[in-house]
Amino acid sequence: MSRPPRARAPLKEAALELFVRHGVHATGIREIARHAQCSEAALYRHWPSKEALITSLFEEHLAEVVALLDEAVSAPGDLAERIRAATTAVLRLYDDQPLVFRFVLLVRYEIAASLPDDRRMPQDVLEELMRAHDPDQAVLLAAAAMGIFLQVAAHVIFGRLPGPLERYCDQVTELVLRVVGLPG
Amino acid sequence: MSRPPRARAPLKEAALELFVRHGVHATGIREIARHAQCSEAALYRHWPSKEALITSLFEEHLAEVVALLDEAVSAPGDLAERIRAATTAVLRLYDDQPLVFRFVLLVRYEIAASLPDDRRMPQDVLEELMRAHDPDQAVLLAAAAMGIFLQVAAHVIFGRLPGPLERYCDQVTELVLRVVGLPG
Amino acid sequence: MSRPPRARAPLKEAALELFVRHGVHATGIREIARHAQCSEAALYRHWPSKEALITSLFEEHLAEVVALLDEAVSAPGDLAERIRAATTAVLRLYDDQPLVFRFVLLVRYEIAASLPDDRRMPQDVLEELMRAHDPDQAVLLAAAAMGIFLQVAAHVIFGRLPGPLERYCDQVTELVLRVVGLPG
Amino acid sequence: MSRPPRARAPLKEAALELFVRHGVHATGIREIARHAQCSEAALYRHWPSKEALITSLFEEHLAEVVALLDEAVSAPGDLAERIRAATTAVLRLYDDQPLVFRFVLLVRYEIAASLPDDRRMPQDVLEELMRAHDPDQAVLLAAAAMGIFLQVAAHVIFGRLPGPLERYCDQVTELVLRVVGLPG
DNA sequence: AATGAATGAGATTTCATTCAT
DNA sequence: AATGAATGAAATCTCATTCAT
Repeated sequence: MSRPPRARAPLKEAALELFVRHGVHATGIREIARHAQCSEAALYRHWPSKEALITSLFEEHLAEVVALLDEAVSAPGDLAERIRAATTAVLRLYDDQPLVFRFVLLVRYEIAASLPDDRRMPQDVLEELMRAHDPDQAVLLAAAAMGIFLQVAAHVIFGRLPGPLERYCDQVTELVLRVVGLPG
Repeated sequence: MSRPPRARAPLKEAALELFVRHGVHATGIREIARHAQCSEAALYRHWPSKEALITSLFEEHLAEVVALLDEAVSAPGDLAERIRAATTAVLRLYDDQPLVFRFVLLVRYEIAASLPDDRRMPQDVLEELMRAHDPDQAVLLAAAAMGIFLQVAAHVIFGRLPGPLERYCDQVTELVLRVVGLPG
Repeated sequence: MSRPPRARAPLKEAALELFVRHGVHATGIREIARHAQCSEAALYRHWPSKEALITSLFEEHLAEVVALLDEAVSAPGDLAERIRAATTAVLRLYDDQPLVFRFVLLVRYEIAASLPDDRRMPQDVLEELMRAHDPDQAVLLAAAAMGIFLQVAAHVIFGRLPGPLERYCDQVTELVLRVVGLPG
Repeated sequence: MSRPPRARAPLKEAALELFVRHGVHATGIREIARHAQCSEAALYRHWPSKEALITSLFEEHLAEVVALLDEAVSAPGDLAERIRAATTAVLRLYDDQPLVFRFVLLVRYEIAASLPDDRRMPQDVLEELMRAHDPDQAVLLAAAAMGIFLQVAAHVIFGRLPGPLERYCDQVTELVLRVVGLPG
């Protein structure tokens, strides 16, 4: 029998942190391996290339976000309550797992081209939510809601707004409700 | 009167296009020079480093956006009219110079850290606009407005929504007005 | 009585095929193991190193050729008949085991340096055969005969001449006989 | 203006020598650059890859050999004299430029696959020479002649026969003439 | 006995940048 | 002024091999 993998998890953690801290391209294999306390070659046993590591990290964490949103919007209640649940879920994600949130935020545009078209994205969840309310503008409303989430989060990340994000739950929820046309 | 340098403009155009197409880090000096039909060394006559080129491109176009917004929000009229003007200006900018817009979208997070803190940003214009209306929430409202702009633009760029962007002028304006609490 | 190792033969076959197809250096342990459907470490149970595997493959087949030639040249008959027998044996061997031949052709120069000086080579058999006939030129005649074999075989392998090799038995025998000065 | 290339010729010389001495695959870019007294990166200004360097060296030197043979076989005289001229040319090449000869000899099989099919090879020159004499067997006779050349040269290279190669001119010529059926 | 994990050394190649003409 | 040549450093990745289970 062979020994269990020992380097895989540390490599993922190190990569996530360094990618977020210094950027995907500014982070080298060497640095990741050093932080994970293993050899550079170990990485290539688990992922065929650096890009594959980035993509797999992204997909994994994106799936987390999608699952989180799916759960939130499928909670009982009317549209307003679901929007509140989605807002809360997203904002909490940043507070709980800031690395995951920032990673997804940072690399999404770079990754975009290499993702399959049918990949389920956070946008899709919001669009489905909005579609029941206003089918004609669902895409636009979902985009607006997502834009509000992300930009507020970006403000907190870059220090324009004080954290934690969760403190803006009520306010952001209210903004999204207004966008949708359901002011409190 | 020295004649203007010949290589500068082609280098900027080539850089912008390649940065947007392949990413900032994936684009090398060599490739930029080849597209601009000049030597690699020529680039160093005009900018001291690749990073300086990136930053200067970014700052230049940022200044353009800021100027555009400044002009829009200083137009006569009430808040709603100013918001409409700002929306129109931003969306038109993308349609007129999609490369510029995409470039700013792509590199803003990477660049952010290296910009001086007192740099006037598009956010600042929007915040000033909002401050007159609702001082307590100005930052948040400006963030929401900006988020809506950017996300809708991103949707068009990545094909989730059909272009051109300007066609969403009325809808986006309406969404921002709702966010601000001034529904049509 | 220990049962024979299971992985040895598949490893040899896989190595031979891949060495011939992609070259000795371009073929990695990993690829060999994958083709042989066993682990990389298994190879090291049977040979102490990759180089040992190459050498053993080479020596094994060299021994086969030598034995074949030895048998052929010790058959009853005069020189012409022995030359015919040797020719037939060599050409048939290559028809039967084209991979082996190509392998020998590819690596012989690289291997040459690492073989012991007293290693009995096909050349030696031919030289002994020739020595009885023309002691002064034995080495040269043997070289010429071997050169004819190898080059004709190479032509077949690389498609300059249609196969199978055996069809050239009479012609090649005649050529070698002429070289030796015993034209039919 | 730019400076003239300084590293190109030394790189070619170093590569040729090291490829012949240690083998193509056992010779690294680093070693080549060190022998040429320039940086490793300099190589990539002149050839896009190591393989391209190998191929270009091969093609260049192969063209030399072909030109040499072409000149030899186009000399005035009957077939026997042309064969003598070709033999002399080939054997002298080894004595004059042993590196070129050995390089072509060593890498030809590794290179074979990547060469265009219509590439003119030494074989072709000999075949044309033989075709006038015996059209039916031209390919076979040319192969035999080439095999004799190469194997005798290989014997000298590996010390089975004492050098220089030119001393075997008469003997080798005689052998080839016998093969062709024109014994002295 | 046999495996997948892990590794250190080294491979080739690319980078932004400087040099020499 | 402008170029192609050259470079040191670093990048990603592969290698044959050994380890631990």
